[in-house]
Parts: sequence; C-alpha cells; structure tokens
Amino acid sequence: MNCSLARALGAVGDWWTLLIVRDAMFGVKRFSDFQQSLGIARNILSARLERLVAADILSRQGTAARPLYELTAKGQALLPALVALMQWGDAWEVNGAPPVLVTDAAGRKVKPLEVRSPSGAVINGATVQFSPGPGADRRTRAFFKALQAAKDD
Amino acid sequence: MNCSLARALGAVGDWWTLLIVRDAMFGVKRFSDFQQSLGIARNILSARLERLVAADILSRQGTAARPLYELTAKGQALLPALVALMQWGDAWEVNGAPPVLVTDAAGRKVKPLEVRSPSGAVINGATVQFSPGPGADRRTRAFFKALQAAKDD
DNA sequence: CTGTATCCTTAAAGATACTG
DNA sequence: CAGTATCTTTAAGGATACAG
Repeated sequence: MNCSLARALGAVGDWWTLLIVRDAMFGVKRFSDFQQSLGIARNILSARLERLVAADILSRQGTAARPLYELTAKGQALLPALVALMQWGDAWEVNGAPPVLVTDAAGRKVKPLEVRSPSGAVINGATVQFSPGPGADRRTRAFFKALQAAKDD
Repeated sequence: MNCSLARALGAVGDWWTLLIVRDAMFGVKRFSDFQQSLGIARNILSARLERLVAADILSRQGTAARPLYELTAKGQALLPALVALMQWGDAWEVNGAPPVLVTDAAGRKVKPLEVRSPSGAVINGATVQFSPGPGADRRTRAFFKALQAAKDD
C-alpha cells in the first residue's frame, strides 16, 4: 500500500510488537524479562524479537548464549508514536490516573504532543490537511482528487 | 493490562482500524468509500465501523439509509499518534519520497513531532524516563522497582 | 447504497515439551 | 537462560450471496 502509515503498521502494527518496543523503551533487555512482563508465549516472543531485529528496530547485543535486546536508532525513533498513543490512552481510554509517567531525566512530565505548522501554530483534526506527496502513485493521486471533488459538492 | 498503551491498542490496535481512522482524517465518510479505498471485505469493514462507533471514535451521522461516519473529538485526538506513525514510516520504512503530505490549512508541511519536557528541551529514546504513575497497580510498581534494581547492577 | 449472514481458509496465539 | 519444535485451538479475514 502506498502509505507511510501502512508501512509503519507493517513493521510495528500488531499488539505484541508495540508492547515489546514499549518494554524496550522502559529498559527491558532480556528474553525472560519480556516474557514475564508481557505474559506472552515463548514462541510468539521469539518470533517477534526475530522480526524486530530483522527490521532493525532492535539489535541483539551481549553474548549469543545470553543476548540483550536493545533499541536501535530506528527503534528509539518510535518514541513520539509511543508517547502519542500513551497520552491518547490516558486522556480517552483510562478512567482515573495514568499508570505510567513519561518524564525527562529530571522526572518532569513531558508535554502533550502537538502537531504544529512551521509557524508553530497547533493543528488539530479539524484544521489538518492531507495531499499527495512526491512519492504518491497514480492511485493515491486519484484518491485525493476524488476526495476533493466530493468536498466541492 | 495496567498500561495506557495497551488500552490505546485495544481500541485502535489492529491494522484495519487505524487505517480507517486515517481515511476518516482524510475526509472519507461513506461505507463504500472506505471499502474501495482500503480494499477491505465488507463484513470486516462493517464490524470495524461498529466497534469504532461503540468506542466513540467515529459517530454515525446522516440518514440511517445513507450514514456518514465522522470522527468524534476522541477520534480527532488520535491525530498526533497517526502523524507520529506516518512520520516514522516516512523516515525509516519508505525508500524515497513520502506518498502523503500532512499540512496546515495553508498547505505548509507540519513539523516533525517531538517529545519535550516542560522546559521545552527535546527528549529522545536515550534520555526519556518512565516511572509508575498515580494509577499504577502493585504489579506495575514492582515491575519498575525490579527494573531499577537491575540498572543498579 | 449499506449493510447482514454464511461459509471457508489461513494465520495467529497459547500450551507444553524439549534442546544447546 | 534462551530459545526451538509441535500440537491444538481460536480468531480473523476474504468471498459471496442476500436483504432493507
């Protein structure tokens, strides 16, 4: 599919994978620790870790007998997406107080993520616009063209 | 699971659901348009739309015979998460140019999302910290305690 | 047009036992 | 400790036909 989101979901778009990445952000590095933390079956965890290493989101460090799984730069780059989802979950899905705080090194809570234009203005779901980019294929262009035509009605 | 991310994933954590929300952000409103845009089976789309309406992420407008699915405030609040994933996909998963641009109303590309501390300093995967929040249960607290102990080794 | 109802096939997940 | 190998069960998805 000609869409960045679909490609992102292809890499981290299932339940367990994102939770593994979250645990890795927390500092979990060992097979058994992931397994215990997530309550995931061993064979599933094994497959997911393998996929994440193949996708260069995790790297296998330590010894072969006692590996450590650590986030690569690509994996660390998922932080905004992860935080955005956690903040949304806190704001809209959880009744009551957030179970996990995201902070800087000094323990200060991070700010809510906001989409901003180059001028710094906050963009929301009502003001955001989408358009075909330079990498759009014919189908994507046709899709947006039809969408625009429908709006003009 | 005592985690905001898990709850977020429970609501929008499968492949199709997030793509439907993305289409809704684009401005797609009709059953047949979702179906055509995504290439999803009708029964699956039906089930997903129903779930999204039940979760108050979409609302059913228009007539009963010809409904329009529109994002609620809760659905629109997914914009940062969606944009974060798209930006990550563009930066790390796609070779070449981005297929879709996210812009403000004037057509200016939005800035990359960044996690920031209250002081405005950018926080990345290396400097971020996590800690149990007020809503943490015993298990979550024990988890972070064990994690801290492991780091002290 | 917007679904619902069925059937079928495949894939994912869990449990468990075993290996280096 | 860190997996692999198997087996079984369940759920998800797709195709298609039908209904309001």
